[in-house]
Amino acid sequence: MPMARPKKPARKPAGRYHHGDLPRAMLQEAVRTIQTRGIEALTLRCVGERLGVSRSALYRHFADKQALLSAVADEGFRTLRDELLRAWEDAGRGRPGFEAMGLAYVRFAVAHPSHYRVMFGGLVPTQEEAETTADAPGPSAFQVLVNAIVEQQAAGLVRKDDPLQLAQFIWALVHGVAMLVLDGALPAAGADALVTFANERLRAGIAA
Amino acid sequence: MPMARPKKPARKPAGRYHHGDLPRAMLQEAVRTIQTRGIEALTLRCVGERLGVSRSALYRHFADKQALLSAVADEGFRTLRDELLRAWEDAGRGRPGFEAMGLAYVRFAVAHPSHYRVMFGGLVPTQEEAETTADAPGPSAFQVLVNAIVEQQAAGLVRKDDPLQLAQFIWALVHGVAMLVLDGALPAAGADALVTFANERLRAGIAA
DNA sequence: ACCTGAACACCGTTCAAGT
DNA sequence: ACCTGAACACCGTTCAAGT
Repeated sequence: MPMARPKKPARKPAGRYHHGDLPRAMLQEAVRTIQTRGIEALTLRCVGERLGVSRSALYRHFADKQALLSAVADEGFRTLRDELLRAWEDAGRGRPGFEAMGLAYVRFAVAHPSHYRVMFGGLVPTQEEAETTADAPGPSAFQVLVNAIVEQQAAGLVRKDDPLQLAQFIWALVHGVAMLVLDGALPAAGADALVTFANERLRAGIAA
Repeated sequence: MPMARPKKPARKPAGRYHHGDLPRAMLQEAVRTIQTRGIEALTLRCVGERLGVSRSALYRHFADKQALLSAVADEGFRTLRDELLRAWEDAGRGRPGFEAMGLAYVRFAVAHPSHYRVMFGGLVPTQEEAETTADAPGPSAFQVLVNAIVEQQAAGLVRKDDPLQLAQFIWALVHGVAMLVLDGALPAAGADALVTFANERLRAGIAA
């Protein structure tokens, strides 16, 4: 029996223990589960099983289920910010850009209903530290809106109220539309029509 | 041993078994728990314990936890409708009445945050039967808003768009404001200020 | 008709112990 | 440093059995 091929490499058992990046894998699996089977279906046990890892192992990377949900919410806010920004710029900023932003917002919520609910469902405690978190994913997405407003004010397109209050007002509007659609309060097919209507009335309300 | 006083009444053991109205008691206890300790704290076991009844007994009156939550949501919609209607009438209808309605809506949400979340958090499947449910608590609250809009249109206060679409637009706005406050996106103290601002801009957007 | 007691399958979380 | 196995306390739900 010459040269028995060793079953395990001498130094490390196949690159760490099980995964190259377990935290990242956990986050992806959580998002996937939420998207395909809803929030109720997300259990740590199931995540561990799918990843071929003991469930206790997960606690090495996230303090608890809350922390994992927080990460899911953050990921959602980053994606949302990116899509808002792209819609705004692709439509050439200004008034058409702003309308595209509103539509993109609602479409994000409709495309990822459960993910959106994790972001706003009260499951994750928002605003832990009120300071120094201006670059956190949530505030960052909000900032895109504020910037668009300020720019339109400078261009004489929007009345010169406090940009922050204007942004809160508008965020509330699109958020409300998104939630009504998610709750089935109006047929999902009517969502775009409502956004169009809302864009008209909103413009009439905030024009300079 | 003459005339031994019977320990139990001959006919019925102290008025039914344990409660005069267990379903009602369950609903009240559920609302109370949600209001004081949050949604997470609501468990059927705990409800049964507080009511001095076995937990299996609860299933005689509500099919499952979902059904109890549905009842909680309905109760919330009825209360909300009543408060909207009262605000509208107490403020003398018309424009001041409408503004009072908006304020009352947001204040209801702020006063009962967890209850409000049960109504809109996606925990209870809305719009089961799309028909014949116009008198269900949810649609009924919505109808108060629609009526107020139609009345203002007739009085020449609001532009004559489709009242339903106008109502959806406005509901989305107040709902969004409420959610932002509940999520702590803006300080609860600033809620009234935002509502005032929103009322102004909204009026500018929908005036006839 | 209404309720109890015990059981089942499932959670999140912890902790000693392994490599 | 990272992971496992077994355990703990807690759920919702069911069901035979009691009155």
